[in-house]
Amino acid sequence: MKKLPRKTITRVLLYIRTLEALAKEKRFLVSSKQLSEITGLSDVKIRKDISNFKKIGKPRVGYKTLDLKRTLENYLLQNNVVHLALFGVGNLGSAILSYPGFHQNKIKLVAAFDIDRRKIGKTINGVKIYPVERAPEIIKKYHADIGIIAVPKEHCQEVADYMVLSGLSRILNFAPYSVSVPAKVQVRSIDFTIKILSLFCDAHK
Amino acid sequence: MKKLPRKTITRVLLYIRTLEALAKEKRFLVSSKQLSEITGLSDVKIRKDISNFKKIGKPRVGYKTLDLKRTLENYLLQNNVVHLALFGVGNLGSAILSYPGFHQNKIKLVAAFDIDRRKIGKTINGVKIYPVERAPEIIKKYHADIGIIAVPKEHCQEVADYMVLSGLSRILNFAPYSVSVPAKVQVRSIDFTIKILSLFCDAHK
DNA sequence: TTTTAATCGTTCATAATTTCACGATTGATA
DNA sequence: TATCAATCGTGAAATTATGAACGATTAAAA
Repeated sequence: MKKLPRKTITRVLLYIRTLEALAKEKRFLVSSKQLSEITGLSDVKIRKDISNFKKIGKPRVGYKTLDLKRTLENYLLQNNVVHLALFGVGNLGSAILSYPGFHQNKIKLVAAFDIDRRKIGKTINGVKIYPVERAPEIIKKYHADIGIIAVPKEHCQEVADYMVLSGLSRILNFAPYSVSVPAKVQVRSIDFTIKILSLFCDAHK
Repeated sequence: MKKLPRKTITRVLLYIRTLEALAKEKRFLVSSKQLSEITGLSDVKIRKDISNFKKIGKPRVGYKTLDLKRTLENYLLQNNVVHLALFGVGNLGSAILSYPGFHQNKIKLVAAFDIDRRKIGKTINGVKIYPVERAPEIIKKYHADIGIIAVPKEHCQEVADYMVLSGLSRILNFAPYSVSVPAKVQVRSIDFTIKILSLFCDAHK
């Protein structure tokens, strides 16, 4: 199967989440039309996304919730659990450590790092806080896949550099600042300010 | 001038932020090439985005940082300050209340709402926490533009409904769940889980 | 003054994404 | 059994976004 575009991957992950919720409500059959109403995406787009995998739907009936979920997950995640390492245990970092969405499955926070001596050694939600100097060692030990930047923007570039040095090749940056990294490293950003202003401007014009 | 696509708006907001940072470092001239290196976007795309506004660059020189910033801001933001209302003062909500990125300019948190009696009446970072029942009144009083959902996913739909009822027509949803709203209301989501898994899958394949 | 090199703005071509249109399949109904 | 309505899967068309190419302009250097 060919590599899927990132946008498709994002949508498929949304389908997985939606199917999970449907299964919990004991809705074991679902049509592209219904998924469309829940997610706000068009039904054709949903069918086309799903058709990347295999013919699994039945005309007149729809998809079996659990079969579809399993098929999508098998392709995208293959039972992997993503290991996260968090850099920065301030307000935002602490919220991420306590984020209930991670504690169900698929994502596991394996370690947190900070420079504040008062925080080091503590455990939040089962995750231990280490001094940032130990990042290379700890990241190898726990096989962290993705590093999260949750430090003040003044420090985000140096933290990013250190993450790369520690062996991380995927970074999610919460700081409102662009970081430069070697080409082999992937960075994505979650920037609250830009998200909010974009919603404002887009609706405004 | 024609309405800009959302993707363009998002990029332009990134330029504005970048130009701000450059000005702080006293770099008062910048070329599309340099902006490209900082942001990771291609220089052609940057020039094309900028050309939506007016001819403001000089060949061989680049753009005047402050002029360009002013031009982009004038078009997109027009000196508006975006007023936010936060729903849910848990871990994530508290982090948002303390988020330093907002306290500079352009975005102002005007009120927070919660159902927990122990939180109501408190002030975090200058923002008062009200009982959620008072949302319609407070939102009108402070002219909130955008509502933020930071409640557990089990409650996000009811909160969204109540936001719409209170007069909000733009919602930023941090809960990992799709919410349905009337067509005139715009919802965007920031979903940590999907962001992380998408980064994982995309790099993985 | 002329030449040179950097950089802008724009056109055109390419690629990616979304939407449309429709045939095929299925379960329910007459 | 034959018909009907719902829904899937998909090829083609339309739209949107990206990238390449290049002339035009400018400041600096020769």
